[in-house]
Amino acid sequence: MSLPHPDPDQIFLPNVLAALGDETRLAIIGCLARTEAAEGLVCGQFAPLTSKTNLTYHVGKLREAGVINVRIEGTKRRVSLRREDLDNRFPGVLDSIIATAINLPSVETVLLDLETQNAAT
Amino acid sequence: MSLPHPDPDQIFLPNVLAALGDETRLAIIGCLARTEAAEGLVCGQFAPLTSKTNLTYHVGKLREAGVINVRIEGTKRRVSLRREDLDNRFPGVLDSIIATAINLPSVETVLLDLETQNAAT
DNA sequence: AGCTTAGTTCAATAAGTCTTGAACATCCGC
DNA sequence: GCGGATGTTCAAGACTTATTGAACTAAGCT
Repeated sequence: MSLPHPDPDQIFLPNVLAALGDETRLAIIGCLARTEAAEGLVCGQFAPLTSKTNLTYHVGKLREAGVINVRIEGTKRRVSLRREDLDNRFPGVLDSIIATAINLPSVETVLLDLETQNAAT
Repeated sequence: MSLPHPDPDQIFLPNVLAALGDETRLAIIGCLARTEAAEGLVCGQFAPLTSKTNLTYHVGKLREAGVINVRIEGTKRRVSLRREDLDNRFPGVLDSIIATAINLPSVETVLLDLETQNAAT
């Protein structure tokens, strides 16, 4: 039981760029980039961005393009950036995009939500 | 008589990435990146990539996203990369993408065609 | 076992993308 | 001014994308 991910050599630039050429998905990777002290995030944490159904869709797109890794953890899905794979294949691309993505307003919203949850714990 | 281009501060990352998330358009910017000794190329030179009509479409997309500049020269349209504008706004993004784009097979085809034309001159 | 939490699947819909051919406009050289 | 070269516009078609709600599965708690 694990989700299909492209091998590193099956990650193609047009697909990666198309996957990142969307506000919602750019926000997702912005969030991931700003929290990668811990091992990624769980889909639910992106809730402020859009509906649950739609998140499944966008996370699927990113996974199929090879931008993120999704690991099943019980009922949850732990999402992390495929930094190494991407940087090997397209050096600098992800990093330079992240530099902008981490400053998106929607990313702030998600991160504020995370802090609120942490405070409540 | 000149075509509409977005101001530098109206160039947005999702639009740029969406514009570059396509084989044909990635090939176009690959060609531009490999010939920017002279001042850009003319639409007709991209002919090996696809039909004339379709080129108008793709060049329009790149222009509207702020990736290229299109200057009218008589009946021709001279196309060039907006390197400076893009690099100011999203440092490293264009360069890192170009590094891959210049090696696309379709770019080779276009460049071989250019040499043949030059030889015939 | 029953309830809750987390996410998926499905079908539908609205909107956008890519591609094409036919007809058109515009400039340039002769 | 005519003819060729360069590109545009338009309408149509096939396809893809983004979004949604309802119904579902699967794991974890108590």
